[in-house]
Amino acid sequence: MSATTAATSSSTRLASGLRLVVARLARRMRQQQSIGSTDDMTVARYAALAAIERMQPVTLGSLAAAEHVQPPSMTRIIDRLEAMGLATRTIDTNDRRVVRIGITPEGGRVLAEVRTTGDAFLAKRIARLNAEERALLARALPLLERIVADR
Amino acid sequence: MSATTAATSSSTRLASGLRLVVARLARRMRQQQSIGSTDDMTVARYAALAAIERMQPVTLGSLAAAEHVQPPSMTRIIDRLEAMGLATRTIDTNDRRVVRIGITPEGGRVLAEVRTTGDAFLAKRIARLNAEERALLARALPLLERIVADR
DNA sequence: TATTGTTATACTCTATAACTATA
DNA sequence: TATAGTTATAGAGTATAACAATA
Repeated sequence: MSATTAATSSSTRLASGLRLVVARLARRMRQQQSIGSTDDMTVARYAALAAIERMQPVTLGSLAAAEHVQPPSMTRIIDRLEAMGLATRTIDTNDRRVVRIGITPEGGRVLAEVRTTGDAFLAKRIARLNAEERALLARALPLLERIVADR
Repeated sequence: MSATTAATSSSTRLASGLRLVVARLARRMRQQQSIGSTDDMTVARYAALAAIERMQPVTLGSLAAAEHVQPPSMTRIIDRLEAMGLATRTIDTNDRRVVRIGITPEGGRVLAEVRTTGDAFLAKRIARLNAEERALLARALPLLERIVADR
């Protein structure tokens, strides 16, 4: 078996297992509903808010592209984050079609709180692993990030 | 810092990273829509079909419990799998309230095909990792399964 | 005309509540 | 009465299509 064939075979097996576990994890996370202490903070909104903090001041379009959702979907997410007082819309002075999205101090506070408080479900389950297993998971996380990354 | 505190701190950091990457992975997987060559084979249906193969002949109720969805949701999933010719409903002869779910030969074939063909998105991305990284991912997968497991 | 974002609308997935059939 | 599953209905999330405002 060539190296390429072996890589393909182990990749498909891994993909199969990963798909199942990710689907279940995502479903469980969604069922936890509001993450952190803030009500209405869903996974999608948390992910968008984290992206805003990282990319601000960012246009709605590039935020949608970064999060792989369509612009109308991001409009909805921002509507809610804005209503919650966590994000801001500002019309670009150079090009008045463009909306710049920013994070409010409250948004930053909520983000930090969610990060430290963590998701009860995930953090509790992870805490049950031993130190070695957590270290392994910490090393695997960047790999997952590369798998989901663009390009 | 006590061992417990260290475990908690690393767990919350890990949970935070894991949540973001799982949310993105799940969204990308959902966008791929039909996995494998079969149309309408969504992630939820694939997960249910895999569970049926593992547990058959299984009642609708225990299947719902195993997949952490409510019975009405599982009813819908089975409706579709049955219409696709991949799963069967059989009324239990001992207790006519109970429905036993089974997998058809076609269902088994589709499952095997999805497993070997794999999800184009995931398998292709995983194939880009080197052998060492794939080995690491393979070791991390059971940890994720334990995190999402019951109890 | 082309581009950015929003509004209108629809679909999928899942939930809760009410119901039917059976025990 | 209690239980297994289904039907009715609703809500969240996201998509496509059509539109408005601006370049």
